[in-house]
Amino acid sequence: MSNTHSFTAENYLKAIYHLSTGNNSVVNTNQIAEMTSTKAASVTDMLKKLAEKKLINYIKYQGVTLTDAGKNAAVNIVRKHRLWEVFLVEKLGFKWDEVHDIAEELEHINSESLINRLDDFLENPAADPHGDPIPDRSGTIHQKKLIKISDMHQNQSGIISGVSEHSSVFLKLLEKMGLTLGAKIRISEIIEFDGSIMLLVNDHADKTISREVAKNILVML
Amino acid sequence: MSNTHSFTAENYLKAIYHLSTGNNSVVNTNQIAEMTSTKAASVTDMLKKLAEKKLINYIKYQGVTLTDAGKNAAVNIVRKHRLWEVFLVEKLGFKWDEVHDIAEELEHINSESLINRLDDFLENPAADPHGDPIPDRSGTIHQKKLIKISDMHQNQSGIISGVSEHSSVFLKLLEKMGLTLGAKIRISEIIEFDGSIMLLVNDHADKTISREVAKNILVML
DNA sequence: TTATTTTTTTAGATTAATCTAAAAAATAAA
DNA sequence: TTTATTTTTTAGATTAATCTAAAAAAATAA
Repeated sequence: MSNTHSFTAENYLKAIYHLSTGNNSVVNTNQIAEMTSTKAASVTDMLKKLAEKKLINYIKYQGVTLTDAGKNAAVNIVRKHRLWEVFLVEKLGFKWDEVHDIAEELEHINSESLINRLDDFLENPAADPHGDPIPDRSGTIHQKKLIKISDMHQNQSGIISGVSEHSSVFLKLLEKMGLTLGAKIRISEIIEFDGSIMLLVNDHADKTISREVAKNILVML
Repeated sequence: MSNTHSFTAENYLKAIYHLSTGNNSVVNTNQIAEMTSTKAASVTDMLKKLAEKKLINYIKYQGVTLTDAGKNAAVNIVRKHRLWEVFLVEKLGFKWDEVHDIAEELEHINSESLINRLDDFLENPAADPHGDPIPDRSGTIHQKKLIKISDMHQNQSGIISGVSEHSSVFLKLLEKMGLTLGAKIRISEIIEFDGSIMLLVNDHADKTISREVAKNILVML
């Protein structure tokens, strides 16, 4: 269980993990370079090292997948990241758009007892401030079924429970419109012209959001 | 104010800071090598870089002192270390002998708002779990006057308020003997033979400690 | 004050992570 | 199925932090 991976290797594993969602289980060099803000040549070098450590399955020119060990390591980093985000928002009073970069640093602190105690201190939260599920200490992720607002139909209602875009500009916009986690919404109209959506937020007056915004808000029905 | 110093440079600054206590304001290469667990040659290399960045005053063969900028950086790391230690003990329930290594990692997280919010969350503690003073956000250290038990005389009493040895074995020993921060002690006898000391702890039965132990416990009269 | 010892620095390598530019492989287009 | 394009890898450098061994300076002892 000893986490002897470097800060840097951890970032690559995390990138591979986030890129291998659902259908796309195999990840390419360029995607990783993009996500880690490095160049393809640097990625190739690191892939060799990660393969050496049996954290990824790597075949030249064919892309990579995580091994069980690699997936464990990645999930553990995600767990740490999300728990720290909860801490920053719930205990220190940061806004949900301010915590990503700090959690990005905190996620590399290596202490299993620290993170498990933090988990308990926060009362074992199920999700981070953006609604993303927090893996439990065994690495299991309990993901609730959420749908995009853009996939809802007229008169359907639900509770905002997540976002799929984490940029500060986007989160601040949602904040301003009252579209925060826990808000109850109901689709009042879908505009035919451009697909923008009118909705009631917490039974208050209609607000209109673009299709682009609607695609990035996740709702529990 | 931007903390763009590497993890490693920060550790050297911290080492120099801790070595330049009171009388010994000039610090030597070998002392730094010892404290950072590196070799003298590595220290020399780093000293050149720190001098380049105006964080230390360095003259070949003569040792180093911190510049104001270097001292600020060092004090800031100490502030972060001690605040995190308070967090670990007060909020997460760690013992005072368990927090050093974790704080050693946490102290390198760079976010001024994080540390100031943490400070407030902890209600601006004056000292860490070992009694060491926590620099305030301006960098000022309010150090209480403390004396070693080994410097006390018979019948004198005081409150244990700090330790000058932070090893786990030592702290566990104190824990076991009830010699923890806040305990009230009274010197009942100083044994002539070997200088060991008998004392009352919180008005309970006499305990005896060696001179060596007594030298490392600090008391407020 | 000269000789010896200790401390510090320099010289030259090593390792990890990165880069650019060029070569090789895979994919897409004609 | 050739040709062109894109993706990926290799080759060769660079930077930061470290090391060992040897040289230089400073401190200590004879």
